[in-house]
Amino acid sequence: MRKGEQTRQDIIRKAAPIFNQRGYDGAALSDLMKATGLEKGGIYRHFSSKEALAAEAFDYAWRETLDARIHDLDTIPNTVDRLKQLVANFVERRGIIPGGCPLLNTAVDTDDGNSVLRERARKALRGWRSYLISMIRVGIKAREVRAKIDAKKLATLIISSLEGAIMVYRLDRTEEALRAVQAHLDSYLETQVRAPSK
Amino acid sequence: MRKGEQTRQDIIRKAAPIFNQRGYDGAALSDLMKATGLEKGGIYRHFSSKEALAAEAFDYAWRETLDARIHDLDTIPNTVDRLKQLVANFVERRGIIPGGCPLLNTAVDTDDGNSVLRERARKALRGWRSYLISMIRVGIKAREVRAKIDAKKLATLIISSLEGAIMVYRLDRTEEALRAVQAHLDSYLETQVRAPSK
DNA sequence: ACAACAAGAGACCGTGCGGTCGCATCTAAA
DNA sequence: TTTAGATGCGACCGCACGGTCTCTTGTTGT
Repeated sequence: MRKGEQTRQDIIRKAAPIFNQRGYDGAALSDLMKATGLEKGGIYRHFSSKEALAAEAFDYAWRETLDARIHDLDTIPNTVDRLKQLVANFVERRGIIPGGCPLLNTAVDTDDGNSVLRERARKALRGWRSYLISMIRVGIKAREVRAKIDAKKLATLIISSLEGAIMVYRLDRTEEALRAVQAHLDSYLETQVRAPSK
Repeated sequence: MRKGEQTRQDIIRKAAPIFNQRGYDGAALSDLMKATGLEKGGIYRHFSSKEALAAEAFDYAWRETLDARIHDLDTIPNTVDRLKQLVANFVERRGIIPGGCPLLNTAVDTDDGNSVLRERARKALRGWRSYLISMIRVGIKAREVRAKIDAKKLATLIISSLEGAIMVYRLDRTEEALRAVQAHLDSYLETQVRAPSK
């Protein structure tokens, strides 16, 4: 009973990069077999279908990715500094799971059909957005962030521009877009978001 | 001889949304057959492979998309106003080709393999970026845009944040991200990019 | 040590894929 | 109106896919 659970987690860990790199359709069972070192039957013992495995693999990939992005953030006292560090984490700690951002990939990959996987991606986006929003609201309450800042809009702006930069980065293999967006967000956070010191 | 060429263009036109919605692997020949009303042989008469058709379909889709985004821009005299209109076009005239932005879709879709299609996407990104850069540089020369603005960085910022917003829009089906990014870019263009009137 | 059962192997299945090709039909220049 | 070449049809091919199932092997509690 314990061996099985460990194998199961192993499959998820090994499958996640495959799905993230090749997409759901592009990730063949033969690829997953090679990556895990298991035969077909060994995989299907633990998952009812490819879709079920893909869903768990996405959850795992997103958990790892989000962890990297919010890593050590709670040690930073000021909210604006925390936001800046989050942006920096995003730019520097990308690629925890090979193949780029799982959220971006899965969002595009499941734009038609595949409701199961799509719902996971939706949930991931909502979670990330909520995390940012509440962080910003805490900042507003603490008078570190200007009161007129709309937490929802700022969270959405940060997510959108970072994800867009990842797409460009992935396509032209240059860090330019990531750096440009980071610089812009930093300056915006500093000059328009941070509450003026009294 | 003329009939053939017309059919060929027809296939491209009808195939473009299929590839854009389902991706390269996801677009089965049977889908293309249904969409075009042709049998397999009728399609392969005009294209040497599925990949060759996909490449032409992408070029078509991108041309249409870019056209919509830069539509009527040359009638606007001021560069900053032109940039703002470009952003507005992006937000409002999306969906010329069903399935979202072909550049975003193809970039993610071809992140592994498919070098032919990927090169088309790269070229599209370079072209769009160049278009924006030269537009901004014209603005700098005309003293409509502040001299200290880095044309490359601004172009990259606009592209990244708009494409990221499209991704979010596609995933959660809300215009929130598009509006948030538009509002932010507008305000940034107005306050930080537009040259102060003398 | 052994029994009971969990875990994994791998042959097998039906399906739908991209691609080919010989043939029928349509088009259009003369 | 003829006719040669352009156009389209659709049966056919081999292959790789996701998934199933039976049987062997490994694990673990007693």
